[in-house]
Amino acid sequence: MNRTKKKKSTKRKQTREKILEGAIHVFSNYPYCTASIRMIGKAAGIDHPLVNYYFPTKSMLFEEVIKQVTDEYFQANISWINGLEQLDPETAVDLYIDRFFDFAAKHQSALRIVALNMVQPEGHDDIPGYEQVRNFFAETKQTFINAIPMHGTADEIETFTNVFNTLAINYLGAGNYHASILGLQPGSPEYLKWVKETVMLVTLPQLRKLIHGNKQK
Amino acid sequence: MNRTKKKKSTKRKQTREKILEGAIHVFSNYPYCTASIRMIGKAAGIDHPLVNYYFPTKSMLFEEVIKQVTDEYFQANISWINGLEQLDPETAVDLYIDRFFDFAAKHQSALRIVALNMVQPEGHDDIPGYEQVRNFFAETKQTFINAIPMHGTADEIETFTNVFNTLAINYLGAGNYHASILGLQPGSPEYLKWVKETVMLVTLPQLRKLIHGNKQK
DNA sequence: GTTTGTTTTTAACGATCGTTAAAAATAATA
DNA sequence: TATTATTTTTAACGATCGTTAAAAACAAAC
Repeated sequence: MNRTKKKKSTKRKQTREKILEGAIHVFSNYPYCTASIRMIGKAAGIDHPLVNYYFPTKSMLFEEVIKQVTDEYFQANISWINGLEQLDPETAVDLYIDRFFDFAAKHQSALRIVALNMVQPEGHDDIPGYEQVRNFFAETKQTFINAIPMHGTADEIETFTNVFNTLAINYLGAGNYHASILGLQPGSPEYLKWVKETVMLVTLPQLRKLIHGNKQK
Repeated sequence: MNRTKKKKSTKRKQTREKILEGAIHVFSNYPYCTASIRMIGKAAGIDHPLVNYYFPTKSMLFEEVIKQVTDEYFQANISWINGLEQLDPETAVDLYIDRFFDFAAKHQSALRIVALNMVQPEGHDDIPGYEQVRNFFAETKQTFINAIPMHGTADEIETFTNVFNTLAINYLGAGNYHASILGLQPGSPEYLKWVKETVMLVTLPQLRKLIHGNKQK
């Protein structure tokens, strides 16, 4: 009896999961309005009205997609912090940032969805879930601050984390664009190496100041 | 006789110009696929099939829009370089960057169009004019290099100009997003001040090295 | 004033869109 | 096995899309 009940629940979950995966894929490649339910149905291997059976509106589907990819991100974020407090600050930073970029390189959906949807017209209704698009940025900054003890004014910390985050979203979320300009293959080890080195080279002086505070002044 | 001919030519130019202005406005607010001919017609104050009379396809209109906004940018760029060679390097840099940000703040169409359209799916046809979206980035970097004599390896120069450009496109092209996260008004003097200071603070150490070469080592 | 050329407006096409409703298929229950 | 519940598929709706064609309006030429 329990097995039978589980079977139905499993089938329902499987279909829902298939739709979500298809939707994540499509919403990671097209801005909200361009991504269509028919595209998502095709990506999920189902007929498109079935999307409406499981997610009554496109809005609700998009919001669920954003929630899922950003939750995944923040769960991973928590795990990167593990073990850092036993290390000296510079080693901790190196390790955290290595973990950050490794994960981001392999899970680009969140960054791509943000990069695809961040620019919205003034004076019009935001796309559904836009608050989450915005919060992703703010919360990613905050987790950096939680992970790395920094000594500086709030403005200094804001500047650093803002720039770091902006570069990461751009070089990884819009990786195809930047890689093609550089003549590299998007997602290739060479490109990812370039991203990490570039971001670190430019942000490192400021980051060093924040790690050590005014000790060096 | 010549005046009559001029009058017709003027009327045609005026309508064409009105359509282009409407198109620039709409393409600066929506990604290519979302921006519709009906929106553009409305923004230009005409009936939408008239857009097709002056620009046979949406593609051709978009390409003309991109060409116009980026040409405007590069013409302005040339003017910012004037007078720099008589100044010492640091003053020249300050002046150039002031001019850069002042212009960019007042003419955001190019940056917004780039930010709205840079992420494109792999393995599908690019949107029309995508080569120009890409070239804008490359050429903006190049004009920086032309304006400011820098001493470093090609990689170092690439890193700096790439990061500088990425931050500018983001903070100005996606200014609404970033301003709202910071709790500032987009386009306000406070926000523009924040942008300039943030970009300069983070890129300045690297820029100083490039201006002075290895003299300080 | 009439004819010709150009521009603008109106109407409509075929296509895709998100969504709904109903039929069909499948699964669960008695 | 029959009935009920759930899921999937099919068909279609009203809406918008880029575009085309034709009518109307305007302008220029004779």
